[in-house]
Amino acid sequence: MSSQLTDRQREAYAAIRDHLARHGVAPKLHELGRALGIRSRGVVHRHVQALVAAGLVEVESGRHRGIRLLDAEPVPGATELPLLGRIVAGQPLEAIPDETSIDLGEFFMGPGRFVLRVQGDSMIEAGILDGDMVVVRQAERAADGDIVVALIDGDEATLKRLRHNRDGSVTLLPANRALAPMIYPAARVRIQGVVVAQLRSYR
Amino acid sequence: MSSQLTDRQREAYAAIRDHLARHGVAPKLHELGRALGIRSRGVVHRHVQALVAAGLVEVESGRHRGIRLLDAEPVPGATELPLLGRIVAGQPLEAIPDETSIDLGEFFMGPGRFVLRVQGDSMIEAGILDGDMVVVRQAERAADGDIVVALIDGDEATLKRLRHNRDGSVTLLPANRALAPMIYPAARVRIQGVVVAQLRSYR
DNA sequence: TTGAAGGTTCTCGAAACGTTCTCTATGCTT
DNA sequence: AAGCATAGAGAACGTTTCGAGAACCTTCAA
Repeated sequence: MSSQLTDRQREAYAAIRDHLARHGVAPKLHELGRALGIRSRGVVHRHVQALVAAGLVEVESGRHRGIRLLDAEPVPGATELPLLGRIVAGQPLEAIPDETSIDLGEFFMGPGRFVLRVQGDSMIEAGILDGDMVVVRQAERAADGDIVVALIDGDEATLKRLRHNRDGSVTLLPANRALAPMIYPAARVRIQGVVVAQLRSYR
Repeated sequence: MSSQLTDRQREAYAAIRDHLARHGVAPKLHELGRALGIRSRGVVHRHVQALVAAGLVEVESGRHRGIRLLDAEPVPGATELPLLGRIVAGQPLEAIPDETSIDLGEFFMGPGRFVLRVQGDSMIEAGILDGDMVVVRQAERAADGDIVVALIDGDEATLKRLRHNRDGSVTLLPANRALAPMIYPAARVRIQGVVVAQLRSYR
């Protein structure tokens, strides 16, 4: 029953959720059109009707701001979520002009990547907390400032920020004032991968 | 009926799966061409037709993004990354058996969810930094301790930790020692959603 | 109640897309 | 060399998708 949406229809759906989250009420067709760069209410109406047909949305016909969201289960394989904008303390939501959705696949997926659950507080000041997950791209080399998974003497793996020193040694910097940086000759440190993303669930 | 695929056709098939995994929708011929380094849509079309003949793929003729996979599993594992439960001392990471995997879809997707980009440091002590993204589930109520998107007086959206007070008012707590908690009568605060996840990209 | 604003239903046209075709190039086999 | 298979470029054509705008009807608020 869920027919496939076109690109524009998906953008319209995201814009509706955008408006609802931002203002607490459904948008008028004209407002929706402005968010999408459409001048004609008729065109917007057509897109909304497509969402109704897809079962994503309900419309109280004729009513002003009559669009209501229906709980739709996510399509398996879909990795896009609507991106609403910036949220700033004490200020209204700021729209991001370009993007209307974020693609989680683009964000996280890639060859040679894996996920690691972080134990401990050694990177807490970098916003990586105990229990968080990090996405690691396998690599043997990394640039200064990268957060890496490093193997020390072949038997101790840690998550630290990397810095190369002039004398060939490397420094592994924890992001925690309670812990001291560690300096090793390059031969003792083997880089396993570079952290490319971090994620946390509050459930 | 399964004729042998050429290298290029195999690449096209892989690119279709890749696009599906990354974006959740099939590619347009032009997008597929760009992924393969082909400028001509006609050539891409010919490759797709070869996949149809091989029984790997189905095309809804004429429709935009009309390519569909004819696989048992719809994009199996496309949103999954291997999860290495912990950093194991004494073993190189690639030697660790792939026990589990994390599915980004299950992790993040769900009805009524959207993403906000966070600006500012008001939640920094909760591990939510400037530039991070948060996944928000739309809701009108939230429990004490939840991080919520709250609309104050109908036009200021902020990200704060929520606490209900005995007198019916609510406190919005920043996670930053430099900022003071804010107390509002319940009528002035409207909860837009609850933060269910957080994510960050290191590029 | 009444005017303005919002929703609905059209037609028209343009742009984007899929499809089909020809022409060309390259490499392999015979 | 000739024949064949594979592949890319690009043009031409029909369809889908999308936008503009007009006309009409309904809802809402002063």
